[in-house]
Amino acid sequence: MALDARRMQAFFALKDAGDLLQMLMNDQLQRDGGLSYLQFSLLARLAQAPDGRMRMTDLADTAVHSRSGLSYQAGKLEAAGLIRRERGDDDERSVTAVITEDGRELLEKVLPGHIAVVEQGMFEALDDRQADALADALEAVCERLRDLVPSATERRRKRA
Amino acid sequence: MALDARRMQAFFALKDAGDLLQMLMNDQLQRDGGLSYLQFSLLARLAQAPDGRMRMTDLADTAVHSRSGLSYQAGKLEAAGLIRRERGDDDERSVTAVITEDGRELLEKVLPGHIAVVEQGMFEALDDRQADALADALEAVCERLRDLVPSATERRRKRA
DNA sequence: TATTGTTATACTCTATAACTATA
DNA sequence: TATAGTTATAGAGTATAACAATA
Repeated sequence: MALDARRMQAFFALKDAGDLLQMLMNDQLQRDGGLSYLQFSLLARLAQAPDGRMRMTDLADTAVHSRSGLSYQAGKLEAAGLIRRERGDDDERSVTAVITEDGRELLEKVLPGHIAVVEQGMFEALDDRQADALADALEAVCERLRDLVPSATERRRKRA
Repeated sequence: MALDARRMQAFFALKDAGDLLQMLMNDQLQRDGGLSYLQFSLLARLAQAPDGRMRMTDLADTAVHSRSGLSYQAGKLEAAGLIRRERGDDDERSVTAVITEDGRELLEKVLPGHIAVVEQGMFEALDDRQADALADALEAVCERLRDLVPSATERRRKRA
């Protein structure tokens, strides 16, 4: 097979794997906690941040495509009592999203099933050496892509 | 780092890489040919099938989540003259989607830019050995996931 | 009675731009 | 004047279920 064709196939495998995993996750997360995958990933990002807090803009830049999309999702998470929003101390314009105790509890509740899906769907097909290689390569790719893809903030600036 | 944490990170890298690549693709495909990524992938799947033809059900099972979703997209592609739909010969219920000459031309037109995005976003970050390992691992994962995730047809049967 | 494909309906999500408030 | 965040609007896409036609 030509090199290009093999690489294109790897790309399609990456896309398909991500999409198929998301379908499994959506089912599992909905069943175990009434969460969409996007909502789960927002909660997970907050939970691992220092003190469970992040500025809305920073959260939008790492997680979601537009700020309005984040406001929409944050509204749903806040209505469900899983996060709350606080005005920033230093900069009165900014808003900080904070995961609540309920949010952490729900995350704990859905996490085992989530990990099981990742294990079964992604890693049972690989031996340890392959799994390591996959993790290394994906992280390198991801880092490169983050430099390449303009953040929500940069996109907004460009429009203006 | 615990094994679980490292694996979860690999999973998030997979999801993020796929999402970031899709953002780049959507821009490029829209610019070069007015196509969404989903429409492009449907055309690409048809183009590589024998005679450029595939039954709607088979196409739905490999590409898209629900049959109605495929009908919707096929309607747009047909209106743009990129595919046409024919009644099946053997089974009068079935419909076969066929890529048109215009469809193949458009695919040729957007493909160089598409390959360039994959090269720059995905493979420039990797050496040849890493790229091979990534391709192998992703294909193993993908194959496993295809067994695990119920197809559109199976989902429909389950509901009934 | 089961299956193929389409469609009607309702819903979720997204993005753009307009807006408010602060820097 | 620029930035942070929200919101109003409008559009794209999705899924479910109901449907018609064929097996």
